[in-house]
Amino acid sequence: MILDIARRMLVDHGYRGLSMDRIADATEYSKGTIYQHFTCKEDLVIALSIQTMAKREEFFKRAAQFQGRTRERIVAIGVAEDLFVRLYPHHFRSEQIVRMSSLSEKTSPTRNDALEAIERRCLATVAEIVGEAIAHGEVTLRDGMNAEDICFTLWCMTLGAHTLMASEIPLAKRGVRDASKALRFGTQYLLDGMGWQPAMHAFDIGATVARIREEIFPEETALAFGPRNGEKLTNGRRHPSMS
Amino acid sequence: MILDIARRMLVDHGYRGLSMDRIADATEYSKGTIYQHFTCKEDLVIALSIQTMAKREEFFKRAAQFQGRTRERIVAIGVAEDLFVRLYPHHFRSEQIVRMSSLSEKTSPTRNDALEAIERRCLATVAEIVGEAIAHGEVTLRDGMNAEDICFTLWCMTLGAHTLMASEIPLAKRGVRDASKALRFGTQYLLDGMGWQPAMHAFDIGATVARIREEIFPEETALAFGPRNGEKLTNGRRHPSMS
DNA sequence: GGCTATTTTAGACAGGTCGTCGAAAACTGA
DNA sequence: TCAGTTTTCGACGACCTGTCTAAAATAGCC
Repeated sequence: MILDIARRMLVDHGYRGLSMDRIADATEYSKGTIYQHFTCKEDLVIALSIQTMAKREEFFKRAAQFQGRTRERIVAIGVAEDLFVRLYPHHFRSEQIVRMSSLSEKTSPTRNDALEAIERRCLATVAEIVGEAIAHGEVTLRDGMNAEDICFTLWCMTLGAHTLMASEIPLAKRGVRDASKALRFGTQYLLDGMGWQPAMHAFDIGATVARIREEIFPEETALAFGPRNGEKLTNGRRHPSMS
Repeated sequence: MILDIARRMLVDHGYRGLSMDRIADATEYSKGTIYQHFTCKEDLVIALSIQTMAKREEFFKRAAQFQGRTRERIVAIGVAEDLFVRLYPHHFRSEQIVRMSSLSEKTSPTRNDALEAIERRCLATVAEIVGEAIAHGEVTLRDGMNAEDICFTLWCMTLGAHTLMASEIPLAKRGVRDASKALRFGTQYLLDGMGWQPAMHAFDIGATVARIREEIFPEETALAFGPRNGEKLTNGRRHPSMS
């Protein structure tokens, strides 16, 4: 309950507007009580992060189970992350705060470890798909890169994209009309560049995304885009010229 | 002078250790004087960001002038960013603070605009290379992407990578031994994936990087890696099998 | 019910920070 | 020497985090 109120406060008034006094006020408890649950303000923010990261982990785990080729399952992870960001837009703010003042002396190690563990499991979920792809010969390691390095590049791309999208930089005014689309294709280019089979133009990504949304994230898709599954996927070609 | 002291304070003691009182103390001025130069604490941090961003702009402009094919010039931008991050490691911290509490009511619009302008010029520098590559036919736009979208994907990748590297996440323990290397190759994969000529294996990237460092950033390279230009570039193959 | 022990809660308090403001000091120019 | 102007100063109010003791609520037992 405390976390729910704190989250709303963070979303509405930013980090500066998040004060322990005001939380105490809003929860009808007093400060002493709040501080019995959280060692400090950052600890509370970490607790918020843990909640959303747990959701992300769930999304990733579900996405990884999509029935399809490894490349499609990577796309599924992308869909999961996209939905996650849409449904929990405040997460990045919390994450930024955590990143900024973590290592922070006072935060309870228990929570810190918990957060780290979830993050690690998220990464492992992706690494597993990469490993499988390597085993199946759908991608081949080159240049001294390993599976984790591959994950890292994907991670960089999505993290960077969402950081920029969540920031106040007016991307549209910088000529980037549809950042989500750019991210989607950028990821595909990256996968193509590492030679991950099947190549981008060899399958219908739009159809795959639609299937993932229907089969794995029906409710989340409805929540994020409205019940009519409104977003139009501009995917270049919808009918692949090669099968 | 104020900024120099503030920067050192930020680097040494983090954002929490950066206090206006302590700055006043260290500068031998008083708080009132400090506040005549900066409207608030964030304004001061923005001023720090402007200084480093100006340096980044200079680096980018110089990199863009590298004599070579467009793809090599993109590599030059990568080298510039790499050196920039190495020489001004605190920049990301400031940037994060700015991002977090920007839009912030009180920061002087002058500085905000100045920072935005520099950032825009950095992006434009890259966009220009992309435009030239398109004009030369070294890369072809597909999937409804434009030059800015291409820049965006590159931006995402580097931003994400440096955010992760600057964070306290122990990448090495996550299996990412050399994040810089992973970023370097990830970028190449991305360029390959968009079909940017010449492809990665068709030229000696290591040699290009060495040339860029020698010709464009000799002093900066010495500062960042020591006078012996110590970093070994693990570039898969050093002697290209195809010319 | 009555009574004690334990847990939970409350909110005053100390320490610290940001940002303001009127007064003091320094400087300028004749 | 002196009036006008600019710069500097540091005390002050408001706020926020985190602590700590006293009061309230609860549980356990007869």
